[in-house]
Amino acid sequence: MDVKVKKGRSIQQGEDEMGLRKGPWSAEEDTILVNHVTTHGDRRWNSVARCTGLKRTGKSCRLRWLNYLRPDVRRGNITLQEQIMILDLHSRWGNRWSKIAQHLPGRTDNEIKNYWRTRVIKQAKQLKCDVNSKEFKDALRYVWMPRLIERIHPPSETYCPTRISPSQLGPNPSACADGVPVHHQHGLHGSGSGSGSGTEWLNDIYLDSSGVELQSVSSEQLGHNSNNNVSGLCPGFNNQMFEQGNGGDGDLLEILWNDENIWLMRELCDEHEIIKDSFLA
DNA sequence: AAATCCGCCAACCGCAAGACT
DNA sequence: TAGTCTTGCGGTTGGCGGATT
Repeated sequence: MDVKVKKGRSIQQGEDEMGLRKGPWSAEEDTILVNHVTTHGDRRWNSVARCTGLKRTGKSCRLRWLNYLRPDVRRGNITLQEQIMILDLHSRWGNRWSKIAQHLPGRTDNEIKNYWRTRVIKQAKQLKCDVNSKEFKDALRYVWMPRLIERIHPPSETYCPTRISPSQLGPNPSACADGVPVHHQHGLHGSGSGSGSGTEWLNDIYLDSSGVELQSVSSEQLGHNSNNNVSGLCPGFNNQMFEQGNGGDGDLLEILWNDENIWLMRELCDEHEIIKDSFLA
C-alpha cells in the first residue's frame, strides 16, 4: 500500500492529554483501519476507533478512510476535464465541495477544495480581483474555461465564427457553414504606422480548410476607436479589463462577450495595442 | 551550500443537522 | 420533547519539499 507518512502535521504527532494521537497516520494504523472497515463497514466511526484500539477520534478515522484509504479514491493530478467540471459546478453551487465531489468519481471534497484554494484563488489574486466578484466569475467563464476547452480540443476544431452574430460580423457571415470547423489566424490588414495612428487595423481572418478567406472582422467592427484602444465597443458587447500578473503574452487582458454567449479574449500591451485576439467557442 | 520562499495537501477544527435514546 | 451522540461539511492550519535567491 502506498502510504505517505512524511507529509502533514507531524509537529503535532504524538498523544494529547486524552491519549489520542494526532498528525499523520502510520502504515500500521492504516492497515488496522482498512482491515476493520473491510470487515465491519464504514459506519459508527467512534466505535471503529474504540474497537480497533487506534488512539484516534472517530472523526479522524472517518476522514482518513474517506480521503485516503477508500479503494476508489483517485489519486494524481486533476485532469483538464475535471478542472472544467470543478469550475462549472462551482459556478452553480459555490463552495459546496462535497456536492461537487459527487460529480467527480474518486475525487474527495478535500482535494477539490485544495485545488480551488491553490489554483483558482491564486488566479484571482493575479487578476487583482476578488474570487467572488463578478469580474472574476466572468474571467473564469469567458477565459479560463475556454482555455481549458481549447487544450482539450485543438483550436482548429474550436474556433467557429458562425457563432458570431450577423450584426457583429457584417455581411455574409453564412460563408461559414454551420458546424464546419474553420481555421483561425491573425494578421494585419490595411496600411498605416500601427500604434496610435488609427490607420492600421488588426483583423481576424477566418479560413476554411483549403485556406480560402471566409470572413474578416476588423478591430473597427469590434469597436476599436481611432486610438486603437478598446473604449468604443460595438453595441451589445460587454467588456471587462484585467491586469495580467503573468501567464499571458500581454500585460492586459480584455474579455468581450454578448448576450448570445459569444466571447472574445484579447491580450493587450500597456499601450493597449492588441497582441492577440482569440474568439472562443 | 545555505537560506528563504511558496505551492501542495493531509489533517485538524468548529459547527450544524440528523439519528438515537 | 430534550439531551446526547454521530456524521458530514466547509474553513483553516502548518509541515514537507521543490524552486529560487
